[in-house]
Amino acid sequence: MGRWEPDARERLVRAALDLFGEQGYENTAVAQIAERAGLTKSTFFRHFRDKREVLFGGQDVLAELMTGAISGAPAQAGPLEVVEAALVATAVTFTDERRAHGPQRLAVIASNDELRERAALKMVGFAVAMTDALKQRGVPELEASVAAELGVLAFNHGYERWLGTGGDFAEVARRTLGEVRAAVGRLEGAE
Amino acid sequence: MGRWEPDARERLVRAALDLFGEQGYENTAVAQIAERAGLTKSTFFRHFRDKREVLFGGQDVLAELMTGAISGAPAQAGPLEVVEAALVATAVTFTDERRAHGPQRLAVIASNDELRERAALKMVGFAVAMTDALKQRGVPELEASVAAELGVLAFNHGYERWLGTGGDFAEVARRTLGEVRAAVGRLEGAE
DNA sequence: TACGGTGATGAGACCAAGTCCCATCACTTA
DNA sequence: TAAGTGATGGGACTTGGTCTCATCACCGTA
Repeated sequence: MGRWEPDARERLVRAALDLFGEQGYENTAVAQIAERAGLTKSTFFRHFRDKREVLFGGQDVLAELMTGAISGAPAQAGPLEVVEAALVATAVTFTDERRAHGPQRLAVIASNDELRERAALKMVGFAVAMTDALKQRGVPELEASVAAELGVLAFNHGYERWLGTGGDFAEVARRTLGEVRAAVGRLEGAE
Repeated sequence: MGRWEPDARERLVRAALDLFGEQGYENTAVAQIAERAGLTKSTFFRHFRDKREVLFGGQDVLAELMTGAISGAPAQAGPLEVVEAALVATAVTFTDERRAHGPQRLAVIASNDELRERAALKMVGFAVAMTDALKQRGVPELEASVAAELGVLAFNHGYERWLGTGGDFAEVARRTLGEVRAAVGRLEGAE
């Protein structure tokens, strides 16, 4: 077995997630992950840039969905409406299967510095992508940064909420962004 | 030479910065940095957790200054006023010497993924620290997150501006945060 | 049926990051 | 002068990650 079995990438992800759960991230060698998936270290690094990335596959797709939605939004829409559209656009990737191993994935990430680091970089990537797409629409630099940052905040809170409650991510994201905006209003109104 | 010369840590930082500038981060081995500083690899790792950290020394101090300022702020101050105090409190670390090699440091970080990753983690660290300190004051979760995130944004923009213009960082930070708040107002007012 | 092409994999050498352990040295204090 | 302390040197070792080349399954075509 092994060679030419289909879905090598998925097998690697599952093996990694299992092993990280059983022994912890640091105590699991890439060779071991590959072995459990019926593959070798070489093949692992053909599918993932590094050991961390096995937990973050497909996040580039998210950034593309976001920027696509921002570029395609109606011209008269305000920055935060556009950001909302960006979050909603990512909903197609939030499948039941993804929700199933979401908590395990989050737990592993939280347990390790390298992984929190990678997660932070991904979020910065989202923020930069949205900022650029907003600037492309003519939104001034600072407004674009702020709107994008608020969007990432809502995305993160929304993701955690979605893991707990399930349902349609688009709905959850919309509601969460609304609450963030309300918080912003309370902040500026208070002084 | 080497052994028992003072300021081993500072020598390592300077050697690293120079070598990264000359040959790039990836092409510079830790052993080489240590050698130029008149030390060995072992000693390098005694002073820095890893190769990246040589560029981020002292950022823990910043987080402590921020949380200290937030805890010590007057009880009636609003969240964003408190955040302003946090940024102002970090000004003591922004010396001329730090400004001197700031651009070189930023250029190196921008050139490499690992380093951008570490920088992102540091910023998340600031945000978490400020969020927690705000919650400690009774600020609700979401308001705290938003205020902290805006503070980090202002900190970053302010830092870049300070590298360009010089002067007192406290002043720059105050002004930058003011502009961020104005941008927030324009965002929410527009729709 | 045979053949060559293609793409994914295996295998192993290799380098550098990071850990560990122990010896060594300079300096301090009794 | 001797013991103690803290920073350093040195080297073995594991693992992440790169690179190169051989190998195998499948596909199309003659």
